[in-house]
Amino acid sequence: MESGSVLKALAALAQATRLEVYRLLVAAGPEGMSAGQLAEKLEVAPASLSFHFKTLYHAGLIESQQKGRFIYYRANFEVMNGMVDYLTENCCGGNAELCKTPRKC
Amino acid sequence: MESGSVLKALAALAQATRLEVYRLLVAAGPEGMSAGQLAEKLEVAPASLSFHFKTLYHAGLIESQQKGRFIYYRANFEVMNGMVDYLTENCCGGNAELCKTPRKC
DNA sequence: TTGTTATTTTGATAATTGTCAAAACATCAA
DNA sequence: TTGATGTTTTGACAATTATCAAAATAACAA
Repeated sequence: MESGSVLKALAALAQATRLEVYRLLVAAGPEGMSAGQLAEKLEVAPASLSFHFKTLYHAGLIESQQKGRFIYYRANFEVMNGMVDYLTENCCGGNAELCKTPRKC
Repeated sequence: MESGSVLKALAALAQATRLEVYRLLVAAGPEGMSAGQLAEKLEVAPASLSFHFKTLYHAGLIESQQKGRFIYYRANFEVMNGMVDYLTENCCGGNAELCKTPRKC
């Protein structure tokens, strides 16, 4: 993953409302949640959420699918994983044995 | 880690200059680099870097140590790891077997 | 002390961002 | 078609941010 994409993903998540949206979608799983469900749960104006969806979408962090009148959003883990890889690259200056935080998704 | 700290860390890294600073410090290891070395390497005015150091520092992502007239900065991995944990929490909706990206450090 | 070097603070400016009401658009049902 | 519902776009406003020159602060050397 290149620096520009990582920056976009970080910027997208570096905002309270969007971070909550993303976490709700992560928790919701593959089914996702509709725009309206998210707006109600977060108590944010639909117009504001729409604005944030765009940011998350352009960063590749979420995907959308139309279902009748509803639009369902779901998280896409790939970009987040790429972002994490980028951040942890060279972690501990290459001395992996210094790192005590093994992680599995 | 709580949402407020995660947001601060994300916001701190969501900026080109600061992301580069952080990655240089990650690569530099425990010795770190002086403010001047970073300013030269990144071709950014010292005043601008100073501004960014503050942001990274208040997010807990870097630490500083005075050495004579120089100030050495180094990365602190704890906050980044906490941030990653927060983002990957509930990843795959609890179905860990869906995740193919084991990660270490 | 005086001068030099390394860094930070201040102050000003331009650009970006988050918010929501109102209007527009899209989908369905009758 | 008409009306109702779900979502997005538009437009306006306030707040935040990134930048750097100039001035201030801090540490050393002579």
